[in-house]
Amino acid sequence: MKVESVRGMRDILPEEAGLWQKLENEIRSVFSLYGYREIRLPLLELAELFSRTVGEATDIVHKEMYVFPDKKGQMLALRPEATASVVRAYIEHGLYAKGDLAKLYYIGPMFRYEKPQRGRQRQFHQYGVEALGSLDPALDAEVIDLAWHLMERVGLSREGLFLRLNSIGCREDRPLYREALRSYFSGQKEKLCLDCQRRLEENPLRILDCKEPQCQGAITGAPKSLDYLCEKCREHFEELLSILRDLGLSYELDPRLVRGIDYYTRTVFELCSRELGAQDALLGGGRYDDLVELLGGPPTPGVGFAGGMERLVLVLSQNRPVDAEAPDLDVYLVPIGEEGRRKALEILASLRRLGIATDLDYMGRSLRKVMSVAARRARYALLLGPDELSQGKVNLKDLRSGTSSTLPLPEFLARPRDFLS
RNA sequence: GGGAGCGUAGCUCAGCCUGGGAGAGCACCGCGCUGUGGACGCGGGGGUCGCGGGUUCAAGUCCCGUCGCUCCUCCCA
Repeated sequence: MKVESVRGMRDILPEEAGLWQKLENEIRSVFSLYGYREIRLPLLELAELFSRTVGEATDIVHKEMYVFPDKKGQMLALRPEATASVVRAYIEHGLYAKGDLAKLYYIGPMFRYEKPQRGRQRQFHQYGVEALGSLDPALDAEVIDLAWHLMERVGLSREGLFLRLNSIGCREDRPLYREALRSYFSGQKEKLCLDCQRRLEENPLRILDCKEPQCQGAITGAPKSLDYLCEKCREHFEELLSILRDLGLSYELDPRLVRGIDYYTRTVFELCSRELGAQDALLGGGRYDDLVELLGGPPTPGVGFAGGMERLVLVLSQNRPVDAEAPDLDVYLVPIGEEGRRKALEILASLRRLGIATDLDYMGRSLRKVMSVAARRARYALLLGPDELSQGKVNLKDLRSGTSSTLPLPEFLARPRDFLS
């Protein structure tokens, strides 16, 4: 057996995990700030859940989804995204019956079988929100405001970000627009790449975000979805834009933004970084007003977004180099001699019970070595030598300033915080 | 899915072109200093040279294959 991880799977080691924990905490706290509550979902679902919602013809389902039979032959999938699961849970547990807007968030691993590269693994991590139950454009605006706020909160500047925005209309508009695209692109079929010639039949919307140079000419003059919106959808979008302006959130209308998932309706958006290359989207989302009904629930509109943790970590560590690791311990015990060590084990257990992060050397290192480890790991060293111990005292050394003081052990153990800053 | 580059010590990498000693820096351990860290000096441990095959008297070095990572493209988070 080869001792190595599976392709596309990655270990996040303690040094990096610190940043992940910080980010996850920020994300959770901003989500709560907006009234979203966590939902924890299974990583495994029926494969059909995704093929029906995300779309059979999408890249995600068609070539990137991990699908396999379980022992009974049932087709299961490792989730490639979480919105479908959220909606499944929403219907399964009758959350709509509460008659209120359901504001939910999640954070966790997703799986897509892709060619791995930096910032894109086969197991990756997404955080996201979903608000189910309202068609109010103010809710679209809230979700977008949340996205901006979150990015700023984790340390990205407004100037380094931009919002791509579009509306692709409702299920009444879509066939009209689709036909418009189909007839437009049919006229110049020979100019399109092979993929796009196929897309022309399957889903002409997808031609719009094709990056092939040869397709660009044709795409530039393509009909825009905004010109095919019904009255209601147009009003919805106008209202959203107006609220965004009131909130001072800038946007760039991008008629080519269609996104890679079939369930979207009306509003679609991506919040992107100016500092990333081709993979510049930090998070993306939009409305999915037909999704609940599609899965057998009552007609219920929804809006949300999902962002990638890996990409966020990438941008953040790109900006500022990983700051020198601060000592994670309050106290490092430095016993001297056998007697000191016995005593150290007792003190260790006591301090930990008092909530003081404490550790000691288990490697049999020399005193100087233990001191150097102490300096790296902790703010204070507590030296336990026979001389002091015989008088019931210990020596506390501040490893930052280098000053030390001798103090009675019972007094220190009674209120250790009085001696630690 | 298509194209390119790179895999040598825990880490960063040199060595490969022009085949013959497996190396440097950092990290780690010990000693100078057996009761006190960050400096310095001296010494030490650690490598299936990604893996498999081929060429050769001889392969880290040349050839083929394979796996992995990285970059571009694609896709998207």
